[in-house]
Amino acid sequence: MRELTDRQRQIVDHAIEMIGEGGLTGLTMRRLSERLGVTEPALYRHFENKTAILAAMLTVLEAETYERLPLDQTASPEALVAHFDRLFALLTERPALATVVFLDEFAATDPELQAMVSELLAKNRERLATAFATMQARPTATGGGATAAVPDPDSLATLLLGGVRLVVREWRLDGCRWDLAERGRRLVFALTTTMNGPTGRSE
Amino acid sequence: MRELTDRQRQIVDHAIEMIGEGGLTGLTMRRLSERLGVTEPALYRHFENKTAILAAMLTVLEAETYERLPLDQTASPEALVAHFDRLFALLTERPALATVVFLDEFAATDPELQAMVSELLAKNRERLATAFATMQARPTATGGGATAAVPDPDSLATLLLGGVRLVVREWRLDGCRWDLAERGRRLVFALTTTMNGPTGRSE
Amino acid sequence: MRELTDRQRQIVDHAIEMIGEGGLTGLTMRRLSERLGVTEPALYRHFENKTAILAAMLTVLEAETYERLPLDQTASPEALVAHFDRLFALLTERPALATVVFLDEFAATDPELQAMVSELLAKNRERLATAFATMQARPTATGGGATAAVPDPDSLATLLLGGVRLVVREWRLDGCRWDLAERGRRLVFALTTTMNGPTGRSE
Amino acid sequence: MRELTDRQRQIVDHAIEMIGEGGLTGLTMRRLSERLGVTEPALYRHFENKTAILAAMLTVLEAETYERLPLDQTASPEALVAHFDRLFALLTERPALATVVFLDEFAATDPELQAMVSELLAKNRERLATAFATMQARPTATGGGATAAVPDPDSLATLLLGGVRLVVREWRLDGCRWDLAERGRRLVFALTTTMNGPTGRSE
DNA sequence: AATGAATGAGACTTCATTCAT
DNA sequence: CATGAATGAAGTCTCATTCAT
Repeated sequence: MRELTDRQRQIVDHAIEMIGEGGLTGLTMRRLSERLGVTEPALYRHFENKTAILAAMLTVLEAETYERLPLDQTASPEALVAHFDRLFALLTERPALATVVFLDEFAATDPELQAMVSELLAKNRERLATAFATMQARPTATGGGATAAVPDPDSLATLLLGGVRLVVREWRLDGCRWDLAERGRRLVFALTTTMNGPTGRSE
Repeated sequence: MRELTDRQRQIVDHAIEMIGEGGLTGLTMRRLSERLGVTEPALYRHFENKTAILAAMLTVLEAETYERLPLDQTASPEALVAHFDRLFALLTERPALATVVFLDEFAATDPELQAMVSELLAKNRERLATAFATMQARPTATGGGATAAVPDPDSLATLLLGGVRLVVREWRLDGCRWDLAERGRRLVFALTTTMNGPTGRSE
Repeated sequence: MRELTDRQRQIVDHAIEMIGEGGLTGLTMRRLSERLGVTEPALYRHFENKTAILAAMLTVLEAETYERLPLDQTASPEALVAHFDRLFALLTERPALATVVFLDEFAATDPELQAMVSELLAKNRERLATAFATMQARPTATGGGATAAVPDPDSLATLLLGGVRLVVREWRLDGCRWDLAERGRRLVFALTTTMNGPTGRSE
Repeated sequence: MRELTDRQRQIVDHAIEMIGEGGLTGLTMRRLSERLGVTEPALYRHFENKTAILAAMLTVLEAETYERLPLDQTASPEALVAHFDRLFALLTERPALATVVFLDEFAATDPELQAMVSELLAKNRERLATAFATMQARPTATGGGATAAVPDPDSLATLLLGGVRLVVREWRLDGCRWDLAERGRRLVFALTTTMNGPTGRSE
């Protein structure tokens, strides 16, 4: 099931939207079919399972969302900020996509998806960790020789990813009423700032 | 429903355990009653609702867990580390309590709980934020006068809390097979280190 | 689930009746509940599964039907005839019980029942085989010394049991319109007659 | 629908195989079409109904199986044994054909097939009965004049057919793990032996 | 304080079949 | 000759909840 048919794509899109609105619980085959204007059995022409739909959804979300948010070579604090700026803008524009931030909620429900989700989560964290490692390897402008207590990139990635997740979650809990982009930017800023040292920057 | 009766407390305890094992989906009135060795209607003698049980659970979790994890007076990096050390030890010993870290997942299911959960989440973050603010206010040894680009305490709290959540989540997804305490400590360390570390280095 | 409650017994009785009328396909939880004047979920208070109902049914059918049809010590041709006379009478009176003769049809549908059914079938055949063995061991009145080509009791049991099954089946296929007792008696007679030898008897 | 087209024949063949594997329940239009590498509607080009497929199947099975198993001229015990030897060999080689032995199980599901099945079953029994009658009519070597208690051929046929069915059924329930030919031969032997055996002995 | 029995709503899924193309 | 898309009916089962006792 590498390539989705048009109809499959349609189904997945609606599924994303519905989960965005009512959580995983809000996505039932009945409601999904109603939203598509067909009966339930029709869905089973296109996907074997509800699980298959969710799996396709994960794939799509990863491809669409995270591949539209490249995070590569540069690996500068500014690149990080820009990266998450794009993410926050995307979520603000299409809040249902916030689902992607909480992929892991699926795990509890469907063990078949657990592996997929774990892998996705790990992949994202590793991408970030790699970026941090690159940034640490490169000599900073203020570059002191003492590299003593350098924080491990993995932890930094976890902090940032976790922080972003939490902010997005609170934003959704509050009904998306406040400015995610602004709050998010402050968050990313906080981490990158501390990394380079507040005093190091302030001079 | 300020004070819980013994039976109510029993019910809530089992509910916590069950959610710890199978997520919110794993908690059904049927299974809960079976676990208690009674029939379902018996539960309705003690709680009006399933929602009421969850609400009581939130209260208990907050009181019990966070009162056992004080975070106040000192507000030093060491105090922070100690605080989270205690948390990780507690979770390792009784993994079901990890639920407390994901309280917010309830929100999607039951809108009645949404307010409670939002409040709890905010409260936790504020406690942390206050600690960070205190730490920043206190003149450091190296004490630079330039406080220009100091990261806001709220963001720091979000980063830390979010990072902790993410670590715990991965730990659970991996079946609690690795050493949460060690990994968690590195995480907390990463944040507190960066906060002070570069300052020391930049001279 | 050794002892059935009254309600369970009621359910099983109706289930037997329904299978008698429409075959295993004719037994659905919906129709069963309707016949009992309740809704479907009510059934699940009393049995965990549809399979559990069928399993209980097998137990009941074996207990009720075959223990009401003892086949023991005597083991004479006359006892055999009498035994099956009772069986045919029972089936004529309550045709739904004919189900018991075709227990094995369950096997294809539900693998969980396969063991039960195989065991039951084997048990019945062995009871018959034992009876035949006893009859062969006992010296016949005409008693020739030559025991050369004596047929094995197991095969005799299989022939009789199989023959009875087939007769009952045809009877049901024909809408129970002809006299099962008469036709059945001729069948049993045919086997017991041949066993002692047509000429041996005719003298 | 006297003559089947190639495609129809293909469909029927696969249907036989599928019923052989999973019983009548195992034969669905969906799975049948998948097996043939086409979609479901394609089947409806060739057969009006699922029932039509089953009907065609019955015809084919009768023609194919029973014309490969002639039972006529001689009508001696030896001919009987040979006949069933061929049957058991055929079933061992192609177990799916065992279906033919249980054609009657279809009746419950589809009333339209009931007549066909009844007829087939009766036909088989009559062929056997005729053989038995012929055998009885022919003067035996020992030829006693007393034909008084001679078992009726119809019952003998029912016993043999029923016994064979039962043996085959148990063989399938046991996963075709034991030697059907050997066990079957003993069965047929048991009936023919008793028929003539005691006669020889009684002198 | 608890039980036995039941319910309405709704979950996912399968089946034989049809229709336009 | 075949497909893609869909359907109505029905299947088993689960859930939170209620009511009389």
